[in-house]
Amino acid sequence: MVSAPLAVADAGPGDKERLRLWIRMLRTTRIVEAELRERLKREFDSTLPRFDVMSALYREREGMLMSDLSRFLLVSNGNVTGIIDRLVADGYVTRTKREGDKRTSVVRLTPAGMGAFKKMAAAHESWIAELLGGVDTFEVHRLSEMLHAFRSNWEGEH
Amino acid sequence: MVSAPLAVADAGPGDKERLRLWIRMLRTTRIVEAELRERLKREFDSTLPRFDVMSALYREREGMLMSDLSRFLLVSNGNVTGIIDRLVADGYVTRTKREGDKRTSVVRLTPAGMGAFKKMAAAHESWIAELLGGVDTFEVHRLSEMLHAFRSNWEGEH
DNA sequence: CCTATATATTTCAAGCCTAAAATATCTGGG
DNA sequence: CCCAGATATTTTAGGCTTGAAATATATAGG
Repeated sequence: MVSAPLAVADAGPGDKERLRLWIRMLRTTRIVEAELRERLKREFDSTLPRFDVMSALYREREGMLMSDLSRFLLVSNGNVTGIIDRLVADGYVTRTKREGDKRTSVVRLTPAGMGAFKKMAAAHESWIAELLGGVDTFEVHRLSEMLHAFRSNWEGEH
Repeated sequence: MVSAPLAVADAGPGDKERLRLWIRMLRTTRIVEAELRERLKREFDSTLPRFDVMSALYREREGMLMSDLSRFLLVSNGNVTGIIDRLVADGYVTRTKREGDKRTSVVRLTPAGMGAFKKMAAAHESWIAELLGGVDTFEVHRLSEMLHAFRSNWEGEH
């Protein structure tokens, strides 16, 4: 789902260029994402959202609240509920009610979840290395810093 | 849905950097996409997928086949069917059976669809100008060229 | 103590998305 | 002409996604 700048009214110089940049960024991430999704499905019978959740839980060994997860992953609460439901059903994750605050529950990776994640993470990293292999190492740094600056700037304002 | 490089086995130098770049790219596009989605919903009661489809049809005034659309937008056939169904129900798009090949139908924007799209496209371009306004004009060019090169390279191999 | 408001989570309806199966039609050899 | 394989599209099952409503619990002010 991505096209290119169109012949519509233009308000400022550089607007068209920014639009072009945005479209290219979107297209690039979609191409890479599609490839990752397909490989995760084929080789691990998993999905990108599951991978992202497991990745967050892997770094927070002590567990996270549902709201921590949705905030960190930039997705809605309701969304996380469904993904965790399925991970629990697969035995990769546990939900533990807390003494003290009965509204919340702590979500943690099980040993099986850890094992499954480690295998996927290794493959994932090598896939990215392969898929972005065409980008020069120097450029990788540069691009990375630019995106980091953009995001810091964004988050500073929101 | 995005995290950061993790402490897992590393195969080559630069792998971690490429992983970091990927994560940042994903996070950036998601932040911008979420903002666009929200604004399209709020101001035009529409969605990004609908916008993308209308955008493709706007540039192809004579219409497109369903398969053209799904190829161009990088989404599955079945997906396009549903989106077009809803656009037809809203009177923004028509499906015309073709003499000669009864399997295919040509999808076109109606005058109402054109009008609605032009309004959205103008707003969309200004939103992008605003959201990516923090990126220096020189950098915009540079980044855009890099992504273009990446994609050409990718498509050359696939 | 009680209640209004805030917080954490789940549920819900609707739309998006994919891969695979089902339909329908077309085309080229026999 | 016939039919096997190719092509175009829709349907289906299952998962992802959101925003809003529903539940449940917590907390602070009166």
